[in-house]
Amino acid sequence: MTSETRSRKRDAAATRAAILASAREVFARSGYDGAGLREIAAGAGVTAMLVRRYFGGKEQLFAEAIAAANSAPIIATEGVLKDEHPGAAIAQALVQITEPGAKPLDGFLILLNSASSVRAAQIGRDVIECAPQKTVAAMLEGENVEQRAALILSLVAGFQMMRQAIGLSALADSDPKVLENLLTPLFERLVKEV
Amino acid sequence: MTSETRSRKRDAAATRAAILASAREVFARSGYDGAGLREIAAGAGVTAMLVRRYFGGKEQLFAEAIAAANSAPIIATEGVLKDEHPGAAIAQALVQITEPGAKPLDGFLILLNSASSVRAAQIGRDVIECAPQKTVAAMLEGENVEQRAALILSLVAGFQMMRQAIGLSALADSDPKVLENLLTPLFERLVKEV
DNA sequence: CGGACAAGTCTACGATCGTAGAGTTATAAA
DNA sequence: TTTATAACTCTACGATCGTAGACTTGTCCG
Repeated sequence: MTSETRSRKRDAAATRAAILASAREVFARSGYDGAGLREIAAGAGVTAMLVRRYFGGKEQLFAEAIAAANSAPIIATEGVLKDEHPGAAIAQALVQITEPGAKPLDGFLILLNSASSVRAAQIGRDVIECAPQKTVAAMLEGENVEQRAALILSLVAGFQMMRQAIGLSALADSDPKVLENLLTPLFERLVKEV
Repeated sequence: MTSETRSRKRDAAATRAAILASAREVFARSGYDGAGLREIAAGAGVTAMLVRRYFGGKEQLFAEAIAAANSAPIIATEGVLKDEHPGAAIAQALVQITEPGAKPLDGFLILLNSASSVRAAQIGRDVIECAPQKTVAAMLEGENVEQRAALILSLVAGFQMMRQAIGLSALADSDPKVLENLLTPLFERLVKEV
């Protein structure tokens, strides 16, 4: 349903990519257990059996989908931490990314909605531990960089969850500037630290 | 499986309570979609059909379970905000409650694991909006109390998610004191504000 | 002691899930 | 144009889901 589900000549690579894109969408919307292979396949304009043929099974498809979704990280960390005022930069980026109308990031939604599946949660842990946390931690200085990186991610994830997934009105309907001003000193503190 | 699934005489009230307790457990572990009526019933030592008989259906059972689980709030807010150093008190309570060995709070887990279900998420929003946020907001002073209350909950929820649900090692394996010291100024800022 | 009514179970339905292998069709080289 | 092969679909299995009404059994009052 993403772009061109219609009229795709028998092109294995393109079909595979279309299935993966559809999987990202459906996994993000319904989580690992809630997503059906038939629904994913329909989104790519094929049948469920082709999915199995290309990816081997649901687990492998999920692993590839979550890896792909995570290539666009939970929060765009490039540069934002090197900013002159990193706290403000993170706050602004976070508020902007999660604005009520915007589409939530697949990577986060897949993790959130798949939390109930033991297998999916395990994959999720590996993904978070490897990619975003290491990235953030590498850019910090001082003591307890790993803990501070994890807390930055906690705040980012918690804010996303409350604002987008739950739709908490105090966050969804508020002036972005107010939220930015409240978040900035928190991130500032975590980035710079004593 | 909680306590006494064996040898309970034909007592409607006790059976109903046992089913509700089992439902809390299973919903917390597997989420709305992942939980099966048969599994819930087995945990209470009855059959699935009795669940339907007492609660009418899965949705009603879920609504009652989430309401019951939320009577023990996501974070114990009583008193903690009136502490002399509320930021430190919240941080300490949060770190203590989420210590790796401890059992996560049902209320939070049910919400987290049921996020993929549209219907369940709607119930979750109402629960969060009504109970914890209003409680926290009522105890704050100054400007933007609702936004600040929502951000406190965001940080609490994000920390719980990363530490317990995901099991992020930087949070799960770290010295509690370090985490407390990092969290304290964040909560302090949100509680007191400018 | 014995019936009445609540408490609880049995069997089964239709739907949907992931998976499976055999079958069909379009494409590209000869 | 013929043909080989990759691309793709069809039909179906076994399991599990929520739901449903008929059935059985334990408990308490008279």
